[in-house]
Amino acid sequence: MKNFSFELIKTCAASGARRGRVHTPHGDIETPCYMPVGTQATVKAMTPEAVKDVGAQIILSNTYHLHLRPGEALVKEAGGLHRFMHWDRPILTDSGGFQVFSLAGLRKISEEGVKFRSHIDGSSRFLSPETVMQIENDLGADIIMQFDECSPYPCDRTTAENAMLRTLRWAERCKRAHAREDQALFGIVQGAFEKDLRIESARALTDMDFPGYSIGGLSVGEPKPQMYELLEVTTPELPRDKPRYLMGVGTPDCLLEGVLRGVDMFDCVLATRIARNGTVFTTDGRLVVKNARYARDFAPLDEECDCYTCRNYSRAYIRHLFKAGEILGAHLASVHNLRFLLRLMEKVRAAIDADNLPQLVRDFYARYDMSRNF
RNA sequence: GAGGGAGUAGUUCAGUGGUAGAGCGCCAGAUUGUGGCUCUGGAUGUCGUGGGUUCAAACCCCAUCUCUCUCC
Repeated sequence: MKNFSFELIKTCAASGARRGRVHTPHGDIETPCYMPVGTQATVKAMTPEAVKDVGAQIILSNTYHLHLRPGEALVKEAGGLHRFMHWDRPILTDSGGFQVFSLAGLRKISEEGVKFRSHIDGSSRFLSPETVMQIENDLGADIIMQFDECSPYPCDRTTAENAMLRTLRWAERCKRAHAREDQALFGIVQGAFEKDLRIESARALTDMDFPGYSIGGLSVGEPKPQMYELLEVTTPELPRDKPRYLMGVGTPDCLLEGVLRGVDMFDCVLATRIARNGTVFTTDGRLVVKNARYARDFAPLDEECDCYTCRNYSRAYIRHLFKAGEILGAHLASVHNLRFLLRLMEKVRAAIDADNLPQLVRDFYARYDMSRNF
């Protein structure tokens, strides 16, 4: 592994939360961090400049989607994903394990890999640990995910155990097939909702010595307390000197709860997805800005926010843009939502530095309306 | 002035005697490793007005008002 390492800077004396720094070929990432998602080599409705402006240190993209369109060969020909999409900071690519689970039709999972139908044209496709590694190597992200098998919720124990064990075997195969020294390959913890399986998975992956560890298969419909309990038994099993990435989690409260339980990295489509549909995060909770009640509300989305949108536009104007179907509405709301989460993480890092993360969490819950949360 | 056409939801219109409909708009909900300018649901009405025929009228008859087209 070249140019990749994790530096554990300190742990919060009041909570045990971790403050760290990930070094990658395209720069450093202060953790805990939230990573905006750019599935198809673009953070939807955002230019890379705007993504930088809201404070993103790293973005996520997706093997499954880029493999189907435009194809990794084209991205490689363009000079790799960074050049192709004009983003010079770190990139993480997901492996496609989750997409095969959530998007593809008629999937058939075998030990060799997964046969599925493309959601774009219905064509028959096959992904294996080896093909996924080749694709991710061609895309050229700084951090890449192993190919894994994600279990559904709910999930019976046998199914959960088989998926977890298969994910371990696929982790070995990914490791063997991974050909680039300048890309950090993360293993993925599975085990569904069985604590002992999660622990077994974390220990086995740790023995394989990955540069970082992802926690997958959560936030797929289970109650939040259950997710938190599973995190509590998982993170203690992972090595302290490697980053932990909780995949797909990104409501404001879940980010805080994840950090409290030792998570360093998060990604989530929620912020940009709800933004495109007229909903934003605010200090006081969720706000559906397209609702009629904001037609004559000339205040910013969030009085506390320092983003470009809140500095220059009103709720009434943004509502108008949504009602009129204007693209700018999606952009302005996305700018705000991304800034909201990224700024929350800036506050989290500062709080850990000051050993008072629990106070930040209390202050958050004191204002944030959880009754209308996700 | 003469002749024709049209008046039904916010809007454009469908509905030829039997429980008033559609598209759009409007209102609301959903959204966690992104098939999402998407998806799901909801509310809409003196059927221009007044009379008549009929068991029953948006629909048939009479009158009237409004809009519109053509001609003088």
